[in-house]
Amino acid sequence: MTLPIAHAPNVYLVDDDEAIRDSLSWLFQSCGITCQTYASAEDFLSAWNSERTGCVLLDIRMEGMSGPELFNLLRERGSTLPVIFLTGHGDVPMAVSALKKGAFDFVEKPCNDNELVDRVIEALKLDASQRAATSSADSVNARIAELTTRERQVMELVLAGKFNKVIADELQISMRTVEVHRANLFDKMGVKTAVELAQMLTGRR
Amino acid sequence: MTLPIAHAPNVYLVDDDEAIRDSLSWLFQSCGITCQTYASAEDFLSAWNSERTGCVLLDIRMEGMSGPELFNLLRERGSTLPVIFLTGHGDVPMAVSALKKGAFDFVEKPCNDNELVDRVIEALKLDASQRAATSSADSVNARIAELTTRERQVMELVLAGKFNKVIADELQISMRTVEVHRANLFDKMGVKTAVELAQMLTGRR
DNA sequence: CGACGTATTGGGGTTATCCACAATAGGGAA
DNA sequence: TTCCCTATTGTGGATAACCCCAATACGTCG
Repeated sequence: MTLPIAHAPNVYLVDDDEAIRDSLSWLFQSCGITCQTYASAEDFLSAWNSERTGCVLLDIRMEGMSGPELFNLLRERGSTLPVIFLTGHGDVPMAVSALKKGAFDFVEKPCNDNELVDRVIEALKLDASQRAATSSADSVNARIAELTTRERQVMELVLAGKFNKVIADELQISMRTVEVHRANLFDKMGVKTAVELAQMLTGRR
Repeated sequence: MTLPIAHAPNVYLVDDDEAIRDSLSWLFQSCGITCQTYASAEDFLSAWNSERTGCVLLDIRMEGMSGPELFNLLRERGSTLPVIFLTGHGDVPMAVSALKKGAFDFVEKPCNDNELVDRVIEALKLDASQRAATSSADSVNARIAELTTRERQVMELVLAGKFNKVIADELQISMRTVEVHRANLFDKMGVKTAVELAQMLTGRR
């Protein structure tokens, strides 16, 4: 078992069958994909934290916590890590339920090595793009968090397309004060115009 | 078979088994859901047009065109109609493939009536919300289409947060002309401020 | 040819925005 | 208590945006 590489894309293989762990682990390593293996859902959970990037290959039926249970737990904890289910004895409702809950794929063992690697690569790509999206969203949220209450209030009204005069009126403060808050929040948000602010915030919120 | 109701949400049931058509048709009608039945994919296709709202219940294995083939064809033709696959002899790869291609659900026959109705209701809701989203996007696109070339050019630069002076410079026209185009395009787009325009267009384009 | 739409520009005035300089006041941390 | 952050307001000027009135030029469609 390879040592985890921090912040590097990895495949986390969770399966209680040692033969599977060994053979798939070898498969991924031989493709240049770092792979960590876990013999149980509990083992994976104790090693997991939200910083881990990559994707999960998850057996359905295991001693202790099952694959779907682990999957649900990860989603409850806010993880968006792509999960590919692996199963030797899956049925249609199980597959449908997994995919509808957001699993990335559902593969029956034994499976074609090349296809599995392809699916893993797709999953790694998805994780990378999701993380890029979240991190840009996070930086925006961090900036919003730095605003004072007044600045946030002014921002809302600016985004509503209102004039400083109207904003001053609604907040019961002078126009000059609105101008100051406006300038400060533009500064903190890293924009120079209201249009940039709108583009930065439209969609979220 | 009930006559199609134009622009009303309907269930389109495509199955070559008359007994299924009759029983499910009765089920939906009794729940107040309009249902049209088709004995083949070809029958459905000849009746289908992109105006039809609702969802499709689609058998997998049929004489002639199969369910998945019809599904692919609909997607190719730009339909986003939610499709629920119905099958008596489905396997896991088939279910996985269907869902990953965007099927709404994949249900094995015989199925629980209440669950099926629930799934259909969810699908109808999805269709309605998708249509609402598309129609608002369409109206925006229609407005953009009404703009003259110059107006579109000016709009781009306004959305880039540039001053009229800079826009005039880049387009090699006078500031006054930019102001005119700007006012006209705001008018055509139905907005009063650049912020509203940005919110209307951010995300698309 | 004349009407219409589009693109262009100018004058001149009002309103809004942006900013620099300057100041008062209350709450919390050192 | 002093320092810092936040909120507040004022004066005054530079810049940008918004609008009314008015006009020229080009191409298309009856």
